[in-house]
Amino acid sequence: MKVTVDAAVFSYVNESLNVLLIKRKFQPFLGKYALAGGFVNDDESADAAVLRKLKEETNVKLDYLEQLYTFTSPKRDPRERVISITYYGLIDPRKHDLITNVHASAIAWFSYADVMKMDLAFDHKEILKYAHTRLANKVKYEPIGFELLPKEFTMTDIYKLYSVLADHELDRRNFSKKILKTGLLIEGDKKEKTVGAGRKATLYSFDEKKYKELKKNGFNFDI
Amino acid sequence: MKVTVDAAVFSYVNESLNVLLIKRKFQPFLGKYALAGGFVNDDESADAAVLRKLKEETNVKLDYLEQLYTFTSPKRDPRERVISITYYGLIDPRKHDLITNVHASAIAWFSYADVMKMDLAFDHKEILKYAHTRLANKVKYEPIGFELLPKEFTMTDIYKLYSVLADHELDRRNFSKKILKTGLLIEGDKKEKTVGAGRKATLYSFDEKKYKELKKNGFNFDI
DNA sequence: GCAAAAGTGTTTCGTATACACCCATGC
DNA sequence: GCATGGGTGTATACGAAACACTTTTGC
Repeated sequence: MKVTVDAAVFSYVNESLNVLLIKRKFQPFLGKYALAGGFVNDDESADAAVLRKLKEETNVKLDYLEQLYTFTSPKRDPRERVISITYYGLIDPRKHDLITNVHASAIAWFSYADVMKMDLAFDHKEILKYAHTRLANKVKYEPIGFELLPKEFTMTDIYKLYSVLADHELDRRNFSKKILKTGLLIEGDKKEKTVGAGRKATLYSFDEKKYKELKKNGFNFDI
Repeated sequence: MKVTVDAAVFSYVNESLNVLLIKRKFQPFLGKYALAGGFVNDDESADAAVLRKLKEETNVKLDYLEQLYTFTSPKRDPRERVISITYYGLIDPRKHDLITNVHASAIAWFSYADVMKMDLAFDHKEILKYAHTRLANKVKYEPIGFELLPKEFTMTDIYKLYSVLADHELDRRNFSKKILKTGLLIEGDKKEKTVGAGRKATLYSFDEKKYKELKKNGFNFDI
């Protein structure tokens, strides 16, 4: 039986949640966009296969990777029986050199909202929706949202990210209180250079070390 | 690549959470206990494969089945590369004819606590722990605990089940208030025949129909 | 000075928790 | 009548949610 991995890779830029898609160069679904992925080699785990394929296809190195679900419907690939172990990944594109090679034309970031109006290859739209649901739920109880942001971010950055993921506007004051109360945000003393008008925002970073310590003692992140 | 399914099947009888295990008749791990499972056929989904194998091996029909995680470490099977799509299932053994056939000697229910002290074949103990964690979390926000109980059950039954799954004693009064407030328990007017002394308990059943209705409108079960 | 964004406090309400006594039944 | 298990109410504390004005900055 053939075994593939497919990954829904998310990034977040300019208040937009984006998804990495690859235009297919072969049948079936030639010309359609699909998630990144490919066959699992005999001597590698599925996790390793995802990372390898992403490196090969897009030069992307993920900041977070999590297995989602394994899709096994016998007819999901029209050619032959292929099961897919699916993943979702998070990346801050500012941290990495993205696709600058020959593949470039075939690779693109689309906003998640736009992709929902497109037709994707195979059952990849279903996978993507599943990934989005998992991500939106998980940011509430694991601090993975920070992987989508630069190391230093403003309260407005993280607030807007959470609003986008929740798909409705949260209360700015309550959100700020709640996330500061975790004690996991390190306040930078510098302020951001503003672009237009407006007061300069405090820069925060996520205290990974403290989080790991607290988690050992049963602490639960909860926003 | 070979693809198997493995299922951690739970039941709950006499205040004990039990797991269905099968004694292996072949190498490797001959004589050790393992989860139910087997290879996926070319024309069936993984879900269908789990149900088929359980029927073949144990004559068990599950009341609930959910995919857990896919284990893909290249060395998890000492013979050759085998990935396992794992599941957990719930069953009320009172509703079904259990194993009465020739396989019987090889099949047994063990209490989960006891199994944790045993050695299982392959990585099945890891899978079982993973399943138990998922189950214990999920009963809090999906009404799947009822699948482990007979159609009609007492408040004490469900209270004790939740205490066992949470691995610590809950408050009886608060639990009762909370679960009744969902409005999803139908009160039967009959009372249970008591075994020893003590007041007769009210019998409840879970209102599946009402739950499905409410869920459509965004209701969330939450205990 | 005004538009734009950041920062902050209080009140209200509902839910979670803690806790103890009475009721029905079998023996 | 006593041991066993079932059933129930109240007070407190905490967290969630609702809500608006002041500060800093660029232009």
